[in-house]
Amino acid sequence: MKTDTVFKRAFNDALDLLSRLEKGDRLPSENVLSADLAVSRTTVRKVLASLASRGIITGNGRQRIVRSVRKSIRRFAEAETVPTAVQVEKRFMEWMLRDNARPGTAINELELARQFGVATTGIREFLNRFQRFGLIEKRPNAGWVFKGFTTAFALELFEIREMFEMRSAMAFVDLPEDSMLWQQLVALRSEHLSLLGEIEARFHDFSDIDSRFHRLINSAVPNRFIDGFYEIITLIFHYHYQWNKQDERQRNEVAIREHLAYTDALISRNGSMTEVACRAHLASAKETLLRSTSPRRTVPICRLPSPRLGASTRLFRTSNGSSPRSVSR
Amino acid sequence: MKTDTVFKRAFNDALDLLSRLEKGDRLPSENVLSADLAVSRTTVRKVLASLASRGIITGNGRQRIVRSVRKSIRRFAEAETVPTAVQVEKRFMEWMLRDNARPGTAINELELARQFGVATTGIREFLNRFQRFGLIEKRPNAGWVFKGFTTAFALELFEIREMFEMRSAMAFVDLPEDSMLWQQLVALRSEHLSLLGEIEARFHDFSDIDSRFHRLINSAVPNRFIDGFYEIITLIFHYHYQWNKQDERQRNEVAIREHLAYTDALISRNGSMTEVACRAHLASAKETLLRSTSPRRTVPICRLPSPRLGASTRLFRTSNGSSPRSVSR
DNA sequence: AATTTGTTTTTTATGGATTAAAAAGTCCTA
DNA sequence: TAGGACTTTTTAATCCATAAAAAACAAATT
Repeated sequence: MKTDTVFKRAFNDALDLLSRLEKGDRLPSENVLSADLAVSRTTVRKVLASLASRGIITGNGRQRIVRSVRKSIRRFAEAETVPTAVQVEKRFMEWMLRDNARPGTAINELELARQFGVATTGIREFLNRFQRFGLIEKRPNAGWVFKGFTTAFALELFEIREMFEMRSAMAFVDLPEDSMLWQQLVALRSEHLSLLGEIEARFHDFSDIDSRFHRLINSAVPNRFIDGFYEIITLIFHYHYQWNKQDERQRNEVAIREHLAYTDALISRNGSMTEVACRAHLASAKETLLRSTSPRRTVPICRLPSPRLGASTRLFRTSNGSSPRSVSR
Repeated sequence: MKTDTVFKRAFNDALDLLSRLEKGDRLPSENVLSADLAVSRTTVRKVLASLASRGIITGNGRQRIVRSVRKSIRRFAEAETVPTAVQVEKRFMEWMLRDNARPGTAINELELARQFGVATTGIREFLNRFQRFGLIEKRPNAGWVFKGFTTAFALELFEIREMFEMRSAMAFVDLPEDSMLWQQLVALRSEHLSLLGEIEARFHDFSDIDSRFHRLINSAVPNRFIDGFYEIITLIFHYHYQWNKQDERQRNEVAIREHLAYTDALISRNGSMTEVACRAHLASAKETLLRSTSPRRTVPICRLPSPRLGASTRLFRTSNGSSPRSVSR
């Protein structure tokens, strides 16, 4: 059955919203609430009904008013507001990065489903989406294999990243003077500075600013495939930062300074300086990632020879792209 | 319930295999058959049982022999040997490319399922995998939208393609003399020549040789992300070639000649010549694709404001990457 | 001992049902 | 009479069941 995480999150958000009103205030209309909570009116009504039944609001129709504000209201637990799909992502990334799963490990849908407490459908859906990240591989009729968070993975990732980032940085430098992006870059620059000022306390805020910074650069000339690739980067780094605590403060501080140098080069419209700063930053990011990848070689799993593919089955191609065994026809 | 397309294809293949034996010959062992047919022994046994029940083979255990070879045996229809997932791909590509679906069209899972005669699960699985091709977009809790096979799509596709192909071509030129790839290139070159010789009759064989050619170039320095991108190219071109019959023979002939020039430049180890030939080929491929894209603007669908995303929900990000509305917390 | 066949256990593919959320349609009141 | 509230319809998220396929295990044969 569909979970009601949307409702629960909306309910919690509604409590936050109410806490800014006074007792006796009229509630905003359902449409306004729908926009504010970013859910459909149907869900708003469910939230309102729920609030009413708990005595937090009274009246109905246009006459809904806040009855109690300060009453200690039980919110839904954070965990209940997370959709299954997001939970699966999180648990899987944990399994992979934190538990350091071995390259070559077979991924069992049913087992993961039990382990994560969700139906197999949820696992399948995740794996299908996650496939493009290049870390797992499907063998038709025979499950999935974890290819490993390996050195090779990191190197391949950074080869592309460098191509994309360099292309975008060069385009950024050539942006017209009146482009909005320059302002955004300046704004982001000060965010970097303030983060640097409180680096001791806030160093784990870097992951987010990092992602926004690189996305900004890439938005100089939007390209859906580059955006897609950045989703991979962002995901990997998000979780990687989260579990690789070694030297975290220091690493992040270095990265912030690199961002600043890179930013300044961009702002000075200096192509070659930008190139240098960009490469320097990417090189150190690569270093960091490489330090936590596993060079271990995969334990090959004995399976069927690569099955033959129909002419139109590109989506199901096995990664090696080997042509099917000749079986006549 | 799982379909038995694997069995049916294996059965048909087994018939081909048997046709090469004489009446009275002993059958190969189950293990050998399993390898030849590229299915598990379980399926081999099912095929053998089926062959036996039709009187095509007799005996059992190690004593299985061919009983009749020439008897006109009913094969399973080609359609029955295609797994659901592949059918869905095909039907969807048809809908999109051949029927010229409008940008902005909402994609309804249930409707597609009915239309394609499959369960919704199959549609969902396809859409999730297909998402990375940049042609559809998911709106959580509110279905999918077709973004359109537009000019913008083709331009973005080719921007990346050019970067990747150029990188690979340059690496190819620098390949050591004793690399196997040189031989493969030469072999592929003669395939091109023979195709050119019979161009009138075989011009639709180009799609396949095209894909193999570019994959070969890219294999100079393998990179899983480039491979993944080439799956997109291959899929798009596969279906595009299939339905865009305009000038097909001529277009393909031109492309073959471009491939040959490109190949010769590579073989001569001449970097700058390679670059010219490569760019020329890509430019004309781009031209071709652009001619069949739709410049029409999308009909926007009114939906909820972009829903708020949890911190860890990169996989579910909406394409614009816009930050969630501020709703406090 | 290495293969081959026979048997049992796991696991995937796929249809189908159920329920929450969203969307659409209808009615009402300021 | 238009914006808001109430109701109905549609659609997506999720679980579950089952046949097919794969894998693992066991026994038998060369």
